[in-house]
Amino acid sequence: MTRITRRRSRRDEEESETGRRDVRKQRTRRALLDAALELMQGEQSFNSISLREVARNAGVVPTAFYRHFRDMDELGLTLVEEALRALRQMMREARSAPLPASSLISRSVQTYMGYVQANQDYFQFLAKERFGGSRALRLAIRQGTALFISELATDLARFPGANNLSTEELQMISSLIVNIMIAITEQLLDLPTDSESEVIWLQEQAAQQMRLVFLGSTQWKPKSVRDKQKAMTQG
Amino acid sequence: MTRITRRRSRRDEEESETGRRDVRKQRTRRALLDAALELMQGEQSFNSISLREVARNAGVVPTAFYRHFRDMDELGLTLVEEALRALRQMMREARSAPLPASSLISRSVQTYMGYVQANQDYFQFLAKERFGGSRALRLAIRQGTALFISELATDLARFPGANNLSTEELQMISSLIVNIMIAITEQLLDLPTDSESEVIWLQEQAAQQMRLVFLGSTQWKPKSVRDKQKAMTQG
DNA sequence: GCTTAAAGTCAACAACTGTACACAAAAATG
DNA sequence: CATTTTTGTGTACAGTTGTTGACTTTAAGC
Repeated sequence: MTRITRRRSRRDEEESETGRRDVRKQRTRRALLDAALELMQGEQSFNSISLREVARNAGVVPTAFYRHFRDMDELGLTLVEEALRALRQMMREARSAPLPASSLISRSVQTYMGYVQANQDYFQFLAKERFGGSRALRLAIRQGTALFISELATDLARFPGANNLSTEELQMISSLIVNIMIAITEQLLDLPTDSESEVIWLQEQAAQQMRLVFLGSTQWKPKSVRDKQKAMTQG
Repeated sequence: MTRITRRRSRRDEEESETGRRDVRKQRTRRALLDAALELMQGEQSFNSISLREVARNAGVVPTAFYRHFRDMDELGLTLVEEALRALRQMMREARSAPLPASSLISRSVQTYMGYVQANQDYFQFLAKERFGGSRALRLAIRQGTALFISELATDLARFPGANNLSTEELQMISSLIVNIMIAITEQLLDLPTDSESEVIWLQEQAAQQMRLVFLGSTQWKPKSVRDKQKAMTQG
């Protein structure tokens, strides 16, 4: 006698099957989104997971999916939106409670990495789809990071010592810093869990690289100046 | 009356269906690899393309696939190997014919980007699977880039002005430079074809960022020195 | 030249996919 | 209360997938 045990689904974890209509809807919508995120924690990439898989993992019949999203692409875009919104919020908080000037860099790196670990699933998704995904997803993510870079640039502009840097140069520098953060994020996500020492090593690595960048910025001479110097030494 | 026109396949492009056994085998093996690469030029990621798709695109019946690879994973690993081998070769050539010291950076960036454009398919594959792929693929790619970083570090060590930098610091710096290259590669691959001005902009951006890094390196004080300075100003 | 082993073909399978449609339950609305 | 709308279920269908086993063809080895 074979007893069929239904897979414990995301929706079952919540208490009730009923309730006001909109909250009910929101609940399974969330279940679908979370199911997709969870499926991507493994080896799968977004366009290799199926609508049916998501529905199954969310504890819902496949056709119910269509009550919430037109297709998987729409769900994907929603995930990007959510992930980027979370990132923006982190930045806003960081701005409102500025760190002490001493060891500013390593502290920032530390808090950022903590945030990444706390939101592993979202960042896993972003990292994978930043290049693997459809053109639409890539574009959305790229737009988000571009915004991120710009905001960082305006923050940097307020620093003492950034006076003689043009807007373009500030953008160049902050894109470099964001590069560092992305690289660190990706390495962090690929670490086996509970490898504390590696995390610390990553922190140091990132902090050093940023220090190096800031050191370079203080010495930076805009192109116009360099050209003048060249002309003088030649003449 | 419907006329079935067989899709013009990769193998059909070659002239003959016969020949010595091993060359014949090599030919369809290549066809399979190329077919996979071609399929990845679009929106697909590696684990979203099917064995049958690859076989079809290679002009071969699905079961013939198994004469060459155990499964798709094995084909994937082969592609990584090939891509990394190509990269290593480029580096070797670059080393054997060193560039003039003047405008060394921008020239290096230029040749590298040319190389990426010439081997679009491989780099597209690497970029996508660097995070999207299976653990095995990711590991292989990561190992390759690690090697790349190390080689770059030993090259940097030969530069004048790198005397007071430790091995770890050189590694840190070259990983930063590789970060820049990776970021540039990804942006380059996502550009619409024949957008020459954007390519030039990317070149400038990368060159500037590297210049900044080198500027920073010249000013870099190892941690031990910084600690001593701190102690002196405090005491 | 006959045999053997390799490279590729063909047909078939069970499993899975996205989606369409008719239906059930239950909350919202009157 | 009765009616309508919304949310989720069940069934069904046509396509695609990975893999099997038995076959043809053809180069290699004796």
